Amino acid sequence: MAKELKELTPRSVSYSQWYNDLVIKADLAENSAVRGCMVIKPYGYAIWEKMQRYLDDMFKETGHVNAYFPLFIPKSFLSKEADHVEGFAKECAVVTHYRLKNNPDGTGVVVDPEAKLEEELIVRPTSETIIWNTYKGWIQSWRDLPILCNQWANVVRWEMRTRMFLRTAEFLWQEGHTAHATEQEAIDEAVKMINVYGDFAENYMAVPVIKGIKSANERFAGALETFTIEAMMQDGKALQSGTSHFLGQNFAKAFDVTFMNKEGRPELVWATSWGVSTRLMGALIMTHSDDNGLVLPPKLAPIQVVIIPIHRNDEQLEKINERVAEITKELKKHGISVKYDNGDNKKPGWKFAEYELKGVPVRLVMGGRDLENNTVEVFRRDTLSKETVSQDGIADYVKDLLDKIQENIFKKAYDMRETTTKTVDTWEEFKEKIEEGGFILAHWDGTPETEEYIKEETKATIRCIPLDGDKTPGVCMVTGKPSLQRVLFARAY
RNA sequence: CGGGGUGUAGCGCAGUCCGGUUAGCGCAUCUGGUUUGGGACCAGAGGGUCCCAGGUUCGAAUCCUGGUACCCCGACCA
Repeated sequence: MAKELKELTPRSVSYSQWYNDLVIKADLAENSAVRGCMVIKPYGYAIWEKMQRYLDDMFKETGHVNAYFPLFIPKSFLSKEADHVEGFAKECAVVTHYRLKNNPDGTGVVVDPEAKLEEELIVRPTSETIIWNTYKGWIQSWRDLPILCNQWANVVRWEMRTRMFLRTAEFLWQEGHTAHATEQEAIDEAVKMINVYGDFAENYMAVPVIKGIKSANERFAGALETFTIEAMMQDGKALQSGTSHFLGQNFAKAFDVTFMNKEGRPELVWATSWGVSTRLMGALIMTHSDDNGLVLPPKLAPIQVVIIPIHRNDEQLEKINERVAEITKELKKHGISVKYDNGDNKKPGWKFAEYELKGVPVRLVMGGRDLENNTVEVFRRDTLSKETVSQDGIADYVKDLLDKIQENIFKKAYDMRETTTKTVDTWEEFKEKIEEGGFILAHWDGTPETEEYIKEETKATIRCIPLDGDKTPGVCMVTGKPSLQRVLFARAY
């Protein structure tokens, strides 16, 4: 009965309902008063902060630096690159005025028609244009290159329909924007960064991803090549989790950015951009969670270990407190983040359920029995199993267990993806298998028309042309024309 | 922009079809006590412009008209 409040909708009912429920009940985020926008709550933000920190370290290690560019982009900037503007025009928030005034009829404030901007400002949907306008002033000679900047920022894309973390009108992300002297260097950069993303997804988030190249239809507006990492969610839909674009000289042309090469001749600069967003939070949730709530990989869990006392009286609690303090100290020495919850306003059972819902990887329980026997009960979130172990060497034990959990949830997600990935050769089989969810590897003739046809018939899109794996040529399942390699299909978020 | 649904206590909901006591339930909150190895129990208390406006009526949460907000499904979407 008391369970009703926090009980999650079972995943069997509706995946999207379950997802929404989980995000709210695990205290990650909630919908805000502004349509399509989301409030990220402290617990959710703590996870994002950890992601940010690891990613930022990885960017620094690969030679990048952080900078910040304006939120507003003059409308004229956005229209300089034709494909780019076409890709974003339909979802831009536009600032037209700079002042309000009291409504003459006394009912609050109205936009002051006198304060109309000469040129409208676009709230950035992405920053290529403002950044390349800026880079123009930074680049004269080959000695100024490369520029390897990253920005942590918010962007706005006025989507008609939104879902927390997966698609919101405003979201947080990082966007790297680099400028290079040669085409090859820019391509190498784009590839390097998709590898950084892949590394982060798999080794920190424990989310297995497939790296590949986007088809022309799915390519970033203004890019020559888009690299992507694609993940598979538990409901059989794919999630694009990060992209890295080789932009060629498109933005250099649009913003007239040239440099003097070593031979003293002017040349257009080569560009890349790459980004991941709070959408990664969605990937994290939808990859690992179960009906008890969130399951967090130890590397990203704000609390890695929670300790809960079970006591009959204050005197016993005192003893437990003392013992736990020692254990906590030892765990912290091992770099493990610990929370000791000895509040007496909630019963142990309530706490168990609560920390499971929040995805805390390991729970230690100490009661009277453990005090006597020098033991502690260890519970792991990923398998929901518990065992009683000695307090001696507990920190080493827990550290090892956290590593095991990190590995195990990756393996679980990997196995799930592998068992739901199918290889098909005929169009009939494709239409049948796509209903089951998961990835499908099939041959495609490489034309946008065929891709469009497949999308219309099945709602499946080409997630990517995988970089690794089988490169055996074949024939397109729809048209029978030749195909260089199998490509990855799925229905996607 | 189309199709459907909802708006009642801090949260989640019942009541609306078929108008009629003092608008009810669970959770949360407060008080007191007993508890604590998987979401405790008992006793008591507080908390409401029933989304807004207008109409019908002796009487409206309930019926009618208009508005509004939110949610879901489509369309849209790196």
